[in-house]
Amino acid sequence: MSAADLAYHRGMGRWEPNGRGRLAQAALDLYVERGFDQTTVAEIAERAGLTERTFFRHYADKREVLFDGAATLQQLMVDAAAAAPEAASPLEATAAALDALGEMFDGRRDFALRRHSVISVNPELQERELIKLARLTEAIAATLRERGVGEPAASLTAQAGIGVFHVSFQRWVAPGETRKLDELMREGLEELKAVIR
Amino acid sequence: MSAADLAYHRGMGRWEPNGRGRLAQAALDLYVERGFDQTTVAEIAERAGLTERTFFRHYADKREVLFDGAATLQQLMVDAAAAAPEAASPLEATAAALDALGEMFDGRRDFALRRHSVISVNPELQERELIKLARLTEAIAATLRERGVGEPAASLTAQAGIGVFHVSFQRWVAPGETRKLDELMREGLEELKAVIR
DNA sequence: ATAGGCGAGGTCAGCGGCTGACATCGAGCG
DNA sequence: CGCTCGATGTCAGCCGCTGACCTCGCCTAT
Repeated sequence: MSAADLAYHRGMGRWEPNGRGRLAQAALDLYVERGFDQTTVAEIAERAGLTERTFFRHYADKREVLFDGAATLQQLMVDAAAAAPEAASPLEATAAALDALGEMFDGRRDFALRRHSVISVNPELQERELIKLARLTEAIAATLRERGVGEPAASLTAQAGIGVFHVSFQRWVAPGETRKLDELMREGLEELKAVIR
Repeated sequence: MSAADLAYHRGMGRWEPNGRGRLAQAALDLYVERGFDQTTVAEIAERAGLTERTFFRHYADKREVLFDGAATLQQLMVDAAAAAPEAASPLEATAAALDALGEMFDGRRDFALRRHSVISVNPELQERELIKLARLTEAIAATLRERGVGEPAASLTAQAGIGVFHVSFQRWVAPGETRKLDELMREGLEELKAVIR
């Protein structure tokens, strides 16, 4: 057993707590160290002191371990959009969801950068990211519909909002960028308004 | 050998022409008949009168066979956007690309519906579709940049355009819908303008 | 206290997607 | 006629992922 492994399960027995968390940590570390393709699930499990089979009990596939937070994130945004004043326009309610998102990311910039460095060089992972974003878009559209917005207005507004997030996020993680995510998103939203006309 | 197989390689020797096309046809047919997950690559190859190894020489993976047209489509849209009058706004150039797309799809509605029926029930295939759409968005953004549009305006405009296409496409393939795709897209674009304000 | 439930984890076998290495076929060309 | 060359075939093997079944040890009810 390598020295690195010890940091993960020194003295851990079969029932050491938080196996799921250990798997997530081991996976991200290995993906960063050697790349996603060069990491096998057996290696992740070994570093976490578990077996390959157990990895698949916690995560549906090798990619999903990087997208665990998506559900929480979605709930955060949906709640924010739903909590917007009744008089708020669809776009304003969506902007409220973006604000909640920005707040969350700005506190976790290091993690976001690490994670992004893995995803940005792997098409399979980009695919997974895109479908999470699409499901998020659909959730926001559903929230807007509950607020009385019709179709296709609800879907188009949600897509515009997530589109602004996506473009802003790319700028936020670009080397040399110092502005905060919510500032970039606000700027992006204004730019979108200017260009759609 | 089944009767169905004969339709694909009746009398075909090793060098019968258009192996690639036969693989694509066999794949779509099988995906429609039994579903994507229930179809093995070996079965596709067998129906096309080839071997599994040959399938992977033509297509990078089992999903890619459904997305062969993406490059052509991208070229079509990029050309249309680049050919827009110099005086056209970014959004107008993007709308020209959408027009080209609409024309193409309206002539192939049966194929589009068949293909969509397979993709719509399979998350893996949706992931692939989304990344193709994202690459298409990036290509249009690049074209807009060549037309002198800055960032983030170029990316935001391209995303809005593809967003309109995506929403409109969903409506176009919905049961009971009778309008043409380009009509739906024009309507979507107006709706987007109304909601972004 | 102890039996048994039960949930987290382990073991084993196997399928199918995908790849590298190497052999073979057949068309066209000198 | 023999050669080259691109398309295909053959074979072996890794790894992602799954089903079926077993084991461990905590918790609770009696």
